[in-house]
Amino acid sequence: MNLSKTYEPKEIENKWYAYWLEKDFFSSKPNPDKEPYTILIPPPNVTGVLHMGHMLNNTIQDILIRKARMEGKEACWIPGTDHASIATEAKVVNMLKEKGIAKKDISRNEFLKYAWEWKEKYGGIILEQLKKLGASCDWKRTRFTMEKALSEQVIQVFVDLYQKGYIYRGARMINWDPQGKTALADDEVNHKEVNSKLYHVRYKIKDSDEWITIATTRPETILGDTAVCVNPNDDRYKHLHGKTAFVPMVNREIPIIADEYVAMDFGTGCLKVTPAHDINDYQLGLKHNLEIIDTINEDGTMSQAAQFYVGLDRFAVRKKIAKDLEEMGQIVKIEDIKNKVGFSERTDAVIEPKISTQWFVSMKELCKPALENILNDNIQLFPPKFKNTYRHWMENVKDWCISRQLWWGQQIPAYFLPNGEFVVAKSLEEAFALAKSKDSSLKIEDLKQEEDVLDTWFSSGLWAMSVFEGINLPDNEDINYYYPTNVLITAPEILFFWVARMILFGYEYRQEKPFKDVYLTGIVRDQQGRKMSKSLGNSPDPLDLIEKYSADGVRVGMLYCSPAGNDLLFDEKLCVQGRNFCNKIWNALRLIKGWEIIDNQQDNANQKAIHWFENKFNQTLIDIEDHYSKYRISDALMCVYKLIWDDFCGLYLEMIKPDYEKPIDRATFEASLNFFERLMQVLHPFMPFITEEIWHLLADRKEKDCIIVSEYPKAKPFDSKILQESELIFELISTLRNTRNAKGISPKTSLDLFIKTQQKSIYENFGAIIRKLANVNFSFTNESVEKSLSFVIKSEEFFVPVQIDSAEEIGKIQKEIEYVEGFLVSVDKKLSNEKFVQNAKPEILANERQKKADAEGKLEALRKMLLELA
RNA sequence: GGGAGCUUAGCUCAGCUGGUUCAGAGCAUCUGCCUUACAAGCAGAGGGUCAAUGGUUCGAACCCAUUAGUUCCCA
Repeated sequence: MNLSKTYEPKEIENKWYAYWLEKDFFSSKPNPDKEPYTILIPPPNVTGVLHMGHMLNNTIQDILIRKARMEGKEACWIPGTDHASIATEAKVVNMLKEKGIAKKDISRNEFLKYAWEWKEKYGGIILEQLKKLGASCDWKRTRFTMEKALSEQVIQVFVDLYQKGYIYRGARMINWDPQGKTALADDEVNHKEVNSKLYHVRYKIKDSDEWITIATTRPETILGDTAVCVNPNDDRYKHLHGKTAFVPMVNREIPIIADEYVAMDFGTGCLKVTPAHDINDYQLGLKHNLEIIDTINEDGTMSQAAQFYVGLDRFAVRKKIAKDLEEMGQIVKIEDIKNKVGFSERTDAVIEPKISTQWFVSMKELCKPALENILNDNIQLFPPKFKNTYRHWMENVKDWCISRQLWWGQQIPAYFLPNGEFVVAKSLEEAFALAKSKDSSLKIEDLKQEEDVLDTWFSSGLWAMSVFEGINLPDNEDINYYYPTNVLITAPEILFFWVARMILFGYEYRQEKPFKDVYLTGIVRDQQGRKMSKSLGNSPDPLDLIEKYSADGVRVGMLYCSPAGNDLLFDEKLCVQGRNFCNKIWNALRLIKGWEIIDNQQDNANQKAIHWFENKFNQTLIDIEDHYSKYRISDALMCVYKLIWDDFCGLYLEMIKPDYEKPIDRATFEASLNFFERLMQVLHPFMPFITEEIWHLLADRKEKDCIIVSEYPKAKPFDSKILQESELIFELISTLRNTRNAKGISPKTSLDLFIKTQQKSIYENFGAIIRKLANVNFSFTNESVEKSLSFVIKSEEFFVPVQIDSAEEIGKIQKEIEYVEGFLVSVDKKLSNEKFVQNAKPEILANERQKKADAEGKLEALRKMLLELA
């Protein structure tokens, strides 16, 4: 076989992905004989393209699902996409604009036709890109949140929640996005600090020469003022309680009210109250029964009610009114301040608080099980630090505004009667039946369906059930088998948007959690710690990375730096490391495949090497398993990495490697192939492609004998004695190599080594390995060897007869003696401390005594050595 | 303004119930090697007041308190 000198991933990756698909290895169906292992993909937006966050997230999902599959579980990874109301609608509106079509000129149905076309064209991009990464999703189960079956379930849930009294319609102060022209839920608003101006404006008091000065950052809302408010404890304004003042320009007479809400030390201590355009003012308005004057239109321009500046944009008016008030002599001063302003998560427009009639879900009751089952660890968060945040949010939850003034999404199934009443039902026909019981003279055409659609999170909140049609067909085979799923892997940013809502819906509709574990990944950041985003342009294109470093290399590169829940600073160098790892593995294969095999007796050295590696392998496998069980995925990878690179390539292969152009015995060769196979299996979840390729190069395989469906190695008990002994040997080898380095002796020059020891058998057992890895000939001695370089490991003494600078050696040994003496003092201190001896656990005490004995042995050896040198 | 988290080597992070020779890993750096699998490699080395202060304890990177810096969430 002719293997290239470096690993060439491109064709190999394409080949194996196609092969896996062809053999249908990714697909799953309920199998009562197997334990299910299910992961739901967090459905990416149909508007998106693959970014680094997806890469990380989906790599982790693929690792877990591949491992479960190899462990003989019925592994099922459900892919799909999310319809993303606001973002998609914005894209479609823009696309139409480019075609010269305005949304307002076409019907809802026409618009939806364009939207579906757009979705068909671009909606699957991310899923296609995931295939390049190696994602082993069950593609036949691909779902979309707006497809028929899922939408039906959304509607069913809406009707049900309405009937149970959880959904209501009401006028509330909501977050209005004047650009998207829709209401937003509280958590879709980002608060950012911005530079603003604080305008001090004076209002004339009625029947007095006095003025009262208010401070505001939003002078354009003055036209909607319906009160001025002061703190009742503020002596400056006590005499004004109960009086009235005039709003500038519109000259409306408004009351001066007192409320402790007002901060005396902010601005002038005097607040203008605009109940229609500020959430706090709205609350004040309710309390003090104030008039509400809505002066701003849906698009952010001034309304007729404002009387001035009608039709002008709110920000233009802010500048203009400031100037006009100035000219009228009503501006006292203007300060620069910083304040927090809400921005739309989707469009980044400044949010306009607005009174509006919307649909809400009453959250208090629904949230109870969702909170409780996180607090009692029935559902576990990884890392658990997010429990606090989760709790805080759930305990202070507010009702959820679920209506959106958009067309792309599930239209709310509420139907209005001509008299303004409404009925809620799954279909027009059912609604009509309900409506007729209210008014028998109604005709079906009289009913008019609510225009608004539901918040996208309402449908994605059902994802864990709706993908299995668990709501409309609650007893079907899939939902009974796959639900609850095993683990959800997602970003902490959407813990509430999505995770909490899936949990609450899960308990409401199946009385059961949607998943057992939630693994929260970090946010991928660039080297400066900035979040990677399209607008900053600081994100590498994942597909370019794959092209450059291979999918395996990029997967590994991402994981090297991503402990659970911590943000990761991504660096392309990590992918280089991943690529280098591929190459290392590839070259190990080249080495083994290059050997000529001979049916000879296996020598001792090789037996020992095999025995050692077998034990090392099993020990590491247990560590790896432990890491997996705690979702320490990057730690698990690091273990595999070191097992392959350091232990297998660095030590094992060096131990058994025959001399140049010499053959290897068959038993050793076959043991090595077997190790290689098992290593590839353990590595497969992380690096699926190269491991599959090597699996097939190591042996002739039947059609379906692929690593992806092979049986994951099980850890066997290991012999810790041989591992301990080997540590001593490796330390010896390392010290000898170090000595060469320090003395500038070539590795090719063979050295003599004398060992003074009580346990000769260890060295005899590992003899051939020592000779090979350190290029020494060793023999035992009872006496110190003069004119030698000498050193101590544990209490064992070693002598290498080479030219030495005895002063230097004496210095070194003295330094070591000092260190061991210091150490001994600290151990003795503990052991002579009665309280320690009384309180410490027995094993710790025994340990300390062992430490003391070891140190004394070593010290004795070192002192003797010093004497002989002097 | 309220809450939560974080601070360990140049960088990114482990360090689990306070107790091994406990101060670790990977990367980066430095030194020496183009040794017949691999220079995308091999053999080595250096590098830290565990944010600061105080406390609890026989014993603290770990527990408690305070402070500083920093990040996130909520208003």
